[in-house]
Amino acid sequence: MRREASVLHLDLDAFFAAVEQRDKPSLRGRPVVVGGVGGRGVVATASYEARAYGARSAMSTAEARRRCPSGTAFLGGRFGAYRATSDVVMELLREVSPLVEPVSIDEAYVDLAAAEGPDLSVDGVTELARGLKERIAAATGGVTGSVGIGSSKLMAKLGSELDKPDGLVVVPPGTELELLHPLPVTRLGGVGPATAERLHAVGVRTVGDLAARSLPDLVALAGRAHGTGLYQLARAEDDRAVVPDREIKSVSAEETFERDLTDRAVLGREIDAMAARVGGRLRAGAWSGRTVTLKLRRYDFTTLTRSQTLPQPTDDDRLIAGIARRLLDEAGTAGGLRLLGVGVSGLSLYAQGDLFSLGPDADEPAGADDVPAAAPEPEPDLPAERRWWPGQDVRHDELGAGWVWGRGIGRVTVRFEGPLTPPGPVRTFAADDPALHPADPPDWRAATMEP
DNA sequence: TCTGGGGTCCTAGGACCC
DNA sequence: TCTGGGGTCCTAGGACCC
Repeated sequence: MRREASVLHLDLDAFFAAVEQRDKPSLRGRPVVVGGVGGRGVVATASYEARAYGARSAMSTAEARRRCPSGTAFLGGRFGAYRATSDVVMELLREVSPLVEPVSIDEAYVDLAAAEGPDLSVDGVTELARGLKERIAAATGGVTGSVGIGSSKLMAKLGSELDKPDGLVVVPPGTELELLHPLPVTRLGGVGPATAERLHAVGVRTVGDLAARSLPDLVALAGRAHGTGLYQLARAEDDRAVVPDREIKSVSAEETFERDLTDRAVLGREIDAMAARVGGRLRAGAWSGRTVTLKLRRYDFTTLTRSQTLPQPTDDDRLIAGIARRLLDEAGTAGGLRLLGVGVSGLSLYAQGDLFSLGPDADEPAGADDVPAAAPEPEPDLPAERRWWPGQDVRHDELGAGWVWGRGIGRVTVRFEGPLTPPGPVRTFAADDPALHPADPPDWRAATMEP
């Protein structure tokens, strides 16, 4: 814990849904749910309008559909659009201080003490946060964020949760325990369902209750590392640093199937596709890894992993896939599999094949080793209506830019509007209409910013 | 038609080594 | 012919986070 309120936490409000409402004017002020739209999908983000009906993150989409009124938009995610907006926000944070730690696409810590000549008084950081929030909303086309500032990551994060959405809470140094002790223990990071259950069983419900327990008690209850962590957090003792550029430790891809799968040939092709995604991301970051892990979830939701460690790191799609296929053969597919995943860990920089390369300028003749390990994924041969998914950006040769509102058998319904237009008209097309194409996300920035 | 996808960290047991 | 002990690597599983 520091003596000044110099850690800032930013949490963008209902982020995915907010980006959708920005880009789709007809959805502003209405319930929007973003997440998996298939039979086994779950909610990633619900807009505040949808939360009023009980939709929540991590709820099955089927449950959210039962709770929300007709007219609620259920959209698959447009991660490119979210990433572009997130990048703009993270850049604004770096203008405040060079020490920015992104926690996820919609969350970050900022170490204000690393800024040049910061006024770290309560009034000073309040002013700073006000300006930051204004710049974020202006640069993102109206996406808002909640900010907390305090003497540690713990207090900053609790602060950002206190006044959502569009909140701003500074926890004055010296008042930490007043805020902390009445809160339920579940508000502490690291206290999930399992730990909460064990704490409740011994009568610990609030952080104050937790602070009354001895260190050996908590270690017995939650293990060495976790118990020690809880003991300290309950006292507002938190000296975790704000760390930019965390090293990545593993890369993985997984997929839950619409129906449980048993067929080895089909599962083998799924493994190949996931291994290609993992290998591609490894090569994009110039990483390679020694441990290949296969994850599988059976029909009854039991989940297990099988792994093998290689003598040398690899980024080769076919090698990764070959190991994963063998691990699957050993694990078996009895009863059907609901999910498969392929991952690589034990990462190091530079693939084996790069050891003798002198870098991008090296004058090296193309050899067999330079041939990509696997062909790019072929265009999936989907029925026409399956090419479209709700929320997707599209363009029509005559009618211009729009997005997919819904799809039916052989039909797709598109609303023609964009972030800078009024709510637009709806048209329905044949799913294989040649005038209709998938498109990039629209630009939300004002036209005056264009050259 | 309950229960995604991408991660991190911790624990524990067995192998192996000195 | 009681039993060592510590460190590291590998594997598997679990809890948790967004």
